[in-house]
Amino acid sequence: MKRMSPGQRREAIVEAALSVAVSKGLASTTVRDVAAVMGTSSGLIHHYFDSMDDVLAAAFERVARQDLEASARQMSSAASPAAALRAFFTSYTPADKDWAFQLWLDAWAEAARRPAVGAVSRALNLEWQGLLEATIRRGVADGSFVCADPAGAGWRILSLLDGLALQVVAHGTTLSRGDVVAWSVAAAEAELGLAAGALRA
Amino acid sequence: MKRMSPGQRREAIVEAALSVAVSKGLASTTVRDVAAVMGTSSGLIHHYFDSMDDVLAAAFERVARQDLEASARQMSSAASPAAALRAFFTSYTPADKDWAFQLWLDAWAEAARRPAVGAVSRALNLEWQGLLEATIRRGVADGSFVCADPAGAGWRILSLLDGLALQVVAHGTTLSRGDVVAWSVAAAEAELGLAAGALRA
DNA sequence: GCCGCTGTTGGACGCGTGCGCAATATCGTC
DNA sequence: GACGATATTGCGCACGCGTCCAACAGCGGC
Repeated sequence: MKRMSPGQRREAIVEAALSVAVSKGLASTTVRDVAAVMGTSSGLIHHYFDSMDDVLAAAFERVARQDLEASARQMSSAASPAAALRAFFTSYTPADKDWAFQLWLDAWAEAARRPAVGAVSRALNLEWQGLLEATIRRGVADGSFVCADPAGAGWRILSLLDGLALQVVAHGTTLSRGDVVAWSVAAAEAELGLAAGALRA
Repeated sequence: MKRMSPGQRREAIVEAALSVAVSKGLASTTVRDVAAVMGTSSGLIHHYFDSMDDVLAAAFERVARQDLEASARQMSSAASPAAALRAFFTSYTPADKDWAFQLWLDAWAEAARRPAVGAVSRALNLEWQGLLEATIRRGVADGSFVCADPAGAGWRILSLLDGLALQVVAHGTTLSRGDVVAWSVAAAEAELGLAAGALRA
């Protein structure tokens, strides 16, 4: 295949790995699959990455970080902490993004056995919680929220959302998509001393 | 190896598969691994199971159903709905059972790609929710709980617990084990109109 | 004590796996 | 237009995979 600059090629590998991971799952994405998508040899991948673990970690980080940053951007341009939270819920649960959440399921399961994937997954979860915590602190500071434990509240809101979304993505229709958002929003309102409906989109 | 009755052998296969799954993960448990643990040939496994998917599903169901039934038993022998919930929280989060929860992570991730595993995981999650819902309904009926939506409350309590436990098991120390239980208990108290501390063990 | 049933063997089959390395092709530079 | 650097190839290595099946062995019933 065409010769590329190291930067471009690395990017191409990550992108190809991602497309395979989305359709076959993180765990069963192979060097040969990735090479086939790029139309190159498999040896090339090892020229840029030490191991498959690193490739998978980079691929997962790419989607996950993109989503995180998209949410962070929308939240930071919101007029108030409450508006930022509304933006958070909207951007965290798009119906057409189940494949991205399935990648999270894969990453959580693999975290124990693939060090690089585990490190990325852990770091990104911490950043999501940090995003919520910072927003809550801002709301407490300007008097719009009442919350004694912003850090814990961040974890609770994020984890409830993850736990509910997990049911939708892994098991299909045990829960409705609408319930997931509505229940998480309601939990957030309760956490922050807001009136019911205050965070509804 | 010694000849066994079909029932015994099936049981032995499931048990062996489980021991492998615990140490290597559900997804990378292989026919040969299982046979090696039993000290038999690998062909034997296909004499009893149509596919590896079925073996893994049976192995996962074994632990998961055992835990479910242990909890159900303790909850049903509790003196009151509140005591039943206390029993639930105690039995759901034993510190020495991370390996069982890791199996849940594996199952959720594999659910999309291994039909038999997916079916078991879905069914068992529904049963856990059902257990909580039934307990809540009992509490509402005898006046000890106030809850307008027992089914939803069951899902929310279960999912918060799963989402928080996930962080502990997949990522090590992002959260403390104590927080997971304490926060879930507090959420349940709020759901059911109880005073803070009413469900604490 | 023999026989038939069936639990069990052990390996063949066709693939797929991550990884590594010598050889080659293609680039930017002079 | 030649040269050196390096991106890329193509394949080998040593395994591991699920599945299948003809042959064997040990048990219960006669």
